[in-house]
Amino acid sequence: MEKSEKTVPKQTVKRLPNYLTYLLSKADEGVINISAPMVAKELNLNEVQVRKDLASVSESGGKPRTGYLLHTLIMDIEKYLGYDNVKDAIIVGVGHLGRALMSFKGFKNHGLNVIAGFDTNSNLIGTEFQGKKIFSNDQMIEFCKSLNIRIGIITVPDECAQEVCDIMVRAGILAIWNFAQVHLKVPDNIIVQNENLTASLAILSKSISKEKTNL
Amino acid sequence: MEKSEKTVPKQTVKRLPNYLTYLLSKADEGVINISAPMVAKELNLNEVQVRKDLASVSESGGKPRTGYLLHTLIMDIEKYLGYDNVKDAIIVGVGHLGRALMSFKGFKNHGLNVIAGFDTNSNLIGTEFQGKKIFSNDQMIEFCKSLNIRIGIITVPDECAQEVCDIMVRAGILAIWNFAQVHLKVPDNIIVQNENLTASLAILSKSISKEKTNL
DNA sequence: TAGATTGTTAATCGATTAACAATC
DNA sequence: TAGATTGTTAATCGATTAACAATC
Repeated sequence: MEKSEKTVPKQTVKRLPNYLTYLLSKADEGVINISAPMVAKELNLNEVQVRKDLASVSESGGKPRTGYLLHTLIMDIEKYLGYDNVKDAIIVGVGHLGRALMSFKGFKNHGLNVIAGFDTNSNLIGTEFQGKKIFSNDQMIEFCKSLNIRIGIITVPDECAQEVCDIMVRAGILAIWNFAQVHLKVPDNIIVQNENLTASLAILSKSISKEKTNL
Repeated sequence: MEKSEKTVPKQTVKRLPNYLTYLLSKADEGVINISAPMVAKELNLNEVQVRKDLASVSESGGKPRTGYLLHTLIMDIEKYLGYDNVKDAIIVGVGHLGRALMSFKGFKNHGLNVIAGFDTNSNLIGTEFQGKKIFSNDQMIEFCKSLNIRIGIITVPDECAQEVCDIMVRAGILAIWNFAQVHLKVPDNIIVQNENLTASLAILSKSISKEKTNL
């Protein structure tokens, strides 16, 4: 086990993209230096938390009084998150959600390049969307193996998710971003990141009923 | 302050929809009783965690040896999350993502009823999608006030998100589900739930580079 | 210098996991 | 009865926040 990198808490990793988005917008404005308290104030976060988060990924660190060099900090975060080295991905399920993700330009800045879509609908197979070809699910294994694709995004209906997942595993996919509301069963070496819309909805729903209670 | 309800941890609230989805699938299979260890095993969670989570929302509790009555447990979770009382919502931004959410049938089971879409694109205004009318953003305030809408979903491009948010606040919206990668500024009484696609992506990206490191 | 900001150590808080008695 | 499961109390773990010395 290497001690090459201090362990950064998962919660910190989750906040880093927020910082990045904010810092990029500041860079657009021509800002040169940025301090943790400034970021904290703008994003409504605790000052110490931001200070620690930034310190954990910044290689050169900040300077008392002036803070961080914005440009360097941005590069450090991008490097830490692996956004500097864009990875190819496929999307399986070219419905509304799949298309939404295929059209999302922002992914490139986050190290993700969606290169193709897959679907079972024969009306879609062979067509293009957003300049990306749409293939049949049957072609997935060959496609992924030949291009060495490691990331798969699942945007199919819940009923088909496990089946698609199994094909992805056979195709050599190592990381799956799952938008279906299904607990996928995968071998130990496969990473599944569940995108949990219903969890957010639960929090929202709960906080509204709480509001009502406090009348 | 009422002591009517024990406080349930936020993390528990987030897991409840997962339990619910799983339990509903079990109900379909005709299962009558379900135990915490069974759920834990199936969803790859810690047994004690599930036991505590279920205990925190179940009104009648479970029985040693047999576990919970599936049907009752489902109703307890739905009641706790407020899913028994469906709330109307609007979606602003009828692009791919907005349409994906407008077509998502699952929301009704989670207490959410999307009744209309709003957009600035004059080609869309006046049309229908999934049986839901699409209005101009200018009509939002009148619409929401007259129908007493309390929930707004933002699926517009990042640049427009704050502007849309401001309109929603003026329209009397109390809870905002925000899919834009922007930190929205809102009055204290407004609840914002950010749907953070880039946070998930960061975790995914990080875990892949970690894999690579361990070669 | 004075003061804002950094980095780091210590204290607090919340959530997870372990341990165990009670029970059907 | 024996044993699986419950509910609950205690121990552990991880993340947030507070405190503070170092520094530009």
